[in-house]
Formats: sequence, structure tokens, C-alpha cells
Amino acid sequence: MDKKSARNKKELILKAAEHEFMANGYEATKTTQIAERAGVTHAMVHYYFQTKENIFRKIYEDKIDMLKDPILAIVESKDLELPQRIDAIIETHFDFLKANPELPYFLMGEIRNNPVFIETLKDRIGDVIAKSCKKLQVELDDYINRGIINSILAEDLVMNIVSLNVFTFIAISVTQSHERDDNKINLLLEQRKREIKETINRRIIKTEKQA
Amino acid sequence: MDKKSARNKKELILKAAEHEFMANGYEATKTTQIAERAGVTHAMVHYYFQTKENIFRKIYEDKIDMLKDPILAIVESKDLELPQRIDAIIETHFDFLKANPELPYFLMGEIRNNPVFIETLKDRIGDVIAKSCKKLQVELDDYINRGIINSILAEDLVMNIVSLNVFTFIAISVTQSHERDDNKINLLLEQRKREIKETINRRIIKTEKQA
DNA sequence: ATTTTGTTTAACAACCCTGTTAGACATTGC
DNA sequence: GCAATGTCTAACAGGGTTGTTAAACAAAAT
Repeated sequence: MDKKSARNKKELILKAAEHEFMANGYEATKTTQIAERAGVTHAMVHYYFQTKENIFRKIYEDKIDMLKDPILAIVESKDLELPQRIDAIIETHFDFLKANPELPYFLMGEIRNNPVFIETLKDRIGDVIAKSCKKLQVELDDYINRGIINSILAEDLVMNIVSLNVFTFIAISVTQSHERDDNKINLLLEQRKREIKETINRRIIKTEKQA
Repeated sequence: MDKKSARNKKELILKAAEHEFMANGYEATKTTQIAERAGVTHAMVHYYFQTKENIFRKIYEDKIDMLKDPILAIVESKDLELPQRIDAIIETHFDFLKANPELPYFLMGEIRNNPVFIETLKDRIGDVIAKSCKKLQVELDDYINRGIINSILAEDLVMNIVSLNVFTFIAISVTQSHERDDNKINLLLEQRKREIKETINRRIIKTEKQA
């Protein structure tokens, strides 16, 4: 069972690498660390992937693509009214972050040290965002003209949602870094989600008075 | 002129170090880099500061203290009505970030790699924030009970403001990293500031219809 | 003037990190 | 069986990084 153990080791290395990269970022992660966590000699790491950058690419390309899905979720689901859909967008985006809580942190770090990373990011999801914004603006304008919602730019709305959502998880990483009480964090997150929806809702909805 | 040149060199090293740390973070900054930028031999860096961590401490302790001022600005200035004061808080906080645009980025990075950094941060400004929140909550409750503003938790309000403000500068760092057109960035920032005030305002103010 | 003290340099030691390589060992195909 | 190929290890080379040190140099103190 050589091939099996081989595939297994490659997997182990990838998993270990993902963990280390996510936790410490590219720069701070050492191939020896990855090897240790994977339980293999560090020569193995280079045998399978040659360079540290190779390992990193394999992982982050997948991660970047993952970002597309929640963005595209914004554009889909035409069956709901716009305000309800925006609500759903917040929910989807927030839950995506909840499922990948280290992602904002990770991206933040890589964006800082990896100029290449920024370029790849822009190439891979920049146009998706731009297109989504344009589409959203058309819909927004329709509702604005019909006097249903307040005047707002799509970029501002998206920026507001992303800011509020993403920053929640950055703050959690900072303040609750040792906290092990998942239940407590969960309650905190649900509270924030409600608050964010409320804030965005009040920003756009024209007629008033909801509890 | 030995003492003068000495103080000068120490200053040069500190300035160079600040620049490098801000740009690349602790891990990625090398003492040789600092020496090079300061225009001294790298032995000088160790002569004056012994260790890289020492240099870092000197700088970030100042920076962390800088964070206090805009927070305390929240509590002061009792002469205005609460909604106007919250407006002023946003303005002050935003302008503080504008004057120190690399700070969010820098803190983000250090928070990630320096567990000690988080502790220092908590020690130095954690209680200031907690106290400010408590004070703010009392005032908020007063306005809420009088039916002037919507029900909201002080922590949520603060979190909303900080999220929207800080994330603006993180986003700028990412998307406009090469951009040299300060005027364009300035317009973008003013637009964001207006939008953030609008969003927070609509979140808290009960009676409606303002342009 | 000379001792003491502080500044500066060049060279170096120790360490860690990435990546390679020679050779051992196992597996597969013929 | 045996050749070819793939997996694996231990050892190492090369390069960079932090921090030290001996010795030169300058200034200040006595």
C-alpha cells in the first residue's frame, strides 16, 4: 500500500499546511512546522510540493474561489422582493463567514504581505463584484424611484454589509481568542447578525415603525 | 557632536523601524532592513535597542496609547445632544483613522501574530472601552425612554461605528494600494464618511424624513 | 595628558529555514 | 527474478537573520 500511503501523506501535508497558513499566514509558516504537524519529515513536504509557495497556491486558490459563492448568492434568487433579498444576502454572507471564521483574518494577513495575492484576488473576484454591484444598482434604482427605499449607491450598501459582517469576525478573533465557550460566541454572533440586519434595514427602508 | 549624532541615530532608527513595522509587520521586518533604511550599520540597531522586540515595544506602546484619545472623545463634550454627539464621534473617529490610515492594517497584522500584543491591547484600552460603553448606555437609555431614539445596545452601536469606519480604511489599503491619486481617495473617503453617518443616524433616530 | 566613557565598525558565531541529494527501501510491471 | 519507478530518510549546502564582540575612534571628565 504505497500509493495509498502516498496520497495519504500528500493529504496530510495539505491539511497541515492549510491549518498553519490559516493560523499564522504565509510568512510566519515554516515548512518544518507543516511537516511536524503532518507527522512527516520535512523533506517529504518538498518532495511532494517542491516549494512553500506551491503548497500555498494549492490552498489559497481554492479559498479565493470560495468567496465567489456568497457574492453570487446576492445576484440570484429573484423570487423575493429586494428588501427581503438584501436581508437574505446579509444572512448568507454572515453564515458563510461563520462557517469560515478564520478567512477574514487570513485574507487580511496575506493581502498585507503578498502583493501577488492582491492581484490574484482582483483577477478572480474583482469583476464578479463589479458586475454584481451594477446589477444591484439597477434594482435599487427601481425601488428608489418607486419611493419604496431610500436613495443609496450599491457600492455603499455592499460596503456597509461587508464592513459590518466581516468586522464582526475580526473582532471575535481578537477579543475571544482564548474563549472556548462556543455557545457564548454563538449567542454573540446571532445578536450581531440581528443588529446588522436591523441597521441595514433602517438604512434603506423608507416607511417606519417596526419593533 | 557625539551625543547629538547619537540621539540623531537613535531617532533615525526608531523612525525607520516604525516605517518598516507599519509597512510589513513585526515578523516580516528584519533588523537589517531597519538599519538600511536608517542609514546605519545593523550593529548600531542592536547597540541602541539590543533586541528587535525592544524596538517594537517602544513604538507600539505609543501607538496603542494613541487609540485612547478618539475613544475618550466619545465620552467628553457633554454640550451637545446625544444624536449630534454620536455624529461627532463618528467624525472624530473617522478623521483619526484618516490621519493614521496604516494603523488598522498594522494592528490587524500584529494582533494575528503577537499574542502578547493582544494582551497589551486589552490591558491598555480594554477598560477604557468598557467604561465608555457603560456611560454611553446610560445616556442612550435616557433617550430611548423618552422615545427619541430607537432601542439599541451601546456595544452594538459602538461596534457598528467602529466596523464601518475601520473597514473603510482596510478596504482602501487593499483596493487602492498602488493608487497615487490622493484627491480621488479623499473624495471616496468623504463619501464614505457621509454614508456611515447616514447609516448610523437612521439606525438610531426615531422620527423620519431627512434628505 | 590620560583615564573613562560612549559611539562605531567589521567580523563573526549560532541559529533557523528552504530546498537538494545520495542512497535506501518498497512496489509494480515485465 | 529484476529492472524501472516511486516513496522515503538522513544528511547537508546555502542563505539569511539575530545578536555579540573585539577593537578602533571620539568625547568628556579629572
